Amino acid sequence: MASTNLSRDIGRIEPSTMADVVELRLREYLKKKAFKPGDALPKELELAEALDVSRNVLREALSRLKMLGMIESKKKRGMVLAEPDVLGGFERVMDPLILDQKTLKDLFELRLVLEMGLADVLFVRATDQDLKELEQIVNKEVNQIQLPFKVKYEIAFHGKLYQMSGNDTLMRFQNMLLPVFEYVVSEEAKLNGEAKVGRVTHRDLLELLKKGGPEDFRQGMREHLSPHFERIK
Amino acid sequence: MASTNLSRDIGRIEPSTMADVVELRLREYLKKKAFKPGDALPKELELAEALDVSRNVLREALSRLKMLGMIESKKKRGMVLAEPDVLGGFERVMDPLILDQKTLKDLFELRLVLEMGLADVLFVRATDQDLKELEQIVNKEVNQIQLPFKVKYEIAFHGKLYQMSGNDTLMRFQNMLLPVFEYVVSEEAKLNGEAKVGRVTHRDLLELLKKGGPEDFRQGMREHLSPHFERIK
DNA sequence: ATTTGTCAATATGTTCTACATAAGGACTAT
DNA sequence: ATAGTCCTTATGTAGAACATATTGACAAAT
Repeated sequence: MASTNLSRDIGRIEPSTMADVVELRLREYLKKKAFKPGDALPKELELAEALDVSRNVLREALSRLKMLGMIESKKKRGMVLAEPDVLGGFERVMDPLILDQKTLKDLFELRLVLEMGLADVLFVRATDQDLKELEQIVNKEVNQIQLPFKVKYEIAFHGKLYQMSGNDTLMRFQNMLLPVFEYVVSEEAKLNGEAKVGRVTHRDLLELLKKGGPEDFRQGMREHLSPHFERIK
Repeated sequence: MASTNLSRDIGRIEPSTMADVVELRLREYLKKKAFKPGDALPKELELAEALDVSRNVLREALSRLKMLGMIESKKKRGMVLAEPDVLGGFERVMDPLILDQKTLKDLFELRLVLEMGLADVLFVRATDQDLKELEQIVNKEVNQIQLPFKVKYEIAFHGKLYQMSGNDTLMRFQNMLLPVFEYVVSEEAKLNGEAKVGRVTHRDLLELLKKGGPEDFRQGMREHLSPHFERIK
């Protein structure tokens, strides 16, 4: 019947609590005043009074900003603006079981995109030591037939690549994406059978990294990931 | 003097508030009980009692989860687990002025990685309509000499690429990265003078997208971004 | 003179009570 | 069946009170 789509047509009213408003206003305030990390904030009571809300509501909003690492507070010293952790909010929410299918699919793809884009940074940053360590991973990997071990070295190899990028944010990011990636792969496996393995192995990628150029590596990676790319079509 | 490093050597004690603990425990609780979106949570008073904290502290923790979109609450109905917005936490924190230099640099690189990795997804998803729209952007772009307009079309072109990926999460993500990207570029420009333009233009990229393959497009994009890649060395 | 102890002041952390408000349920009247 | 009324209830908000850690000033001890 038509009523099913009514709420979509007319648009729901979602009441925003005072904590929501205060959180927003605080962030605007911090931006407008161009606060920098280390700067002191007004006292709770002053803020509460200025916003005309109870200290309780204010603290709920402050608690949110504290979670994101935007502000820190100490007993008598008051509150100061801090350098937030960009990925902190991400981390807390990255649970395959509570994210919707579309988002999971998007994140799966996102990781593929990252892998494919990694080449140029790698060739800029990789040290001889890095390559040695990567080789050790590849050497240990051979002869592993049981699935759990294969997965373990799969993670180790690709994780090492991200570490070699020298980009901590990127490395953490991909680490957070891992559970999603594994989840999607395992779910797909239930439907379409075991994932095939790409023709290009980890050892091949290592060789490309040592002797080839970014172009070759990208092409190798594309081939290595081809079973996954098959899925997104 | 030695005392400067003392706090690093011995490690600071950072007191965690009850709200921190409760937030963590709530998230563990939700995972352990395998709550799915839509499931109802216990009442505030029950949770507070079970955790042996005041309703106030509990609400501070709940307020955090509400901010992330993990839970929703209505007046009498109680609270239910919701599907969080993966990028919500990210969005709130993405301010070039409060992030530290290393993180800004990491995020700058991250966007380069995304651009380079985009090719294969694009070739899977791009429709004729998309290509037409991209062409319109390129056509409008010519003859723009003033900087603000050039920047505008730069954003429009690359933004359209992300939109063509059909990956909403990816598109939103790159949109959030934009301020950081612009900030880093403008800061660098102050030091090292105006950024040079890559030899491959947007029109070239469009042609590659229409008539070439992923390989060609990646190579073109690499060339297009080469001024930026120069910076990260 | 530098360190250590004491004490008052203060801003955040925590609790408790009370009330406001919206939503659900049951029941009735039209 | 629909709409109106009333009660119940879980969240939303407010305010007061106390706990606790930290600061700063000053005195005491080495």
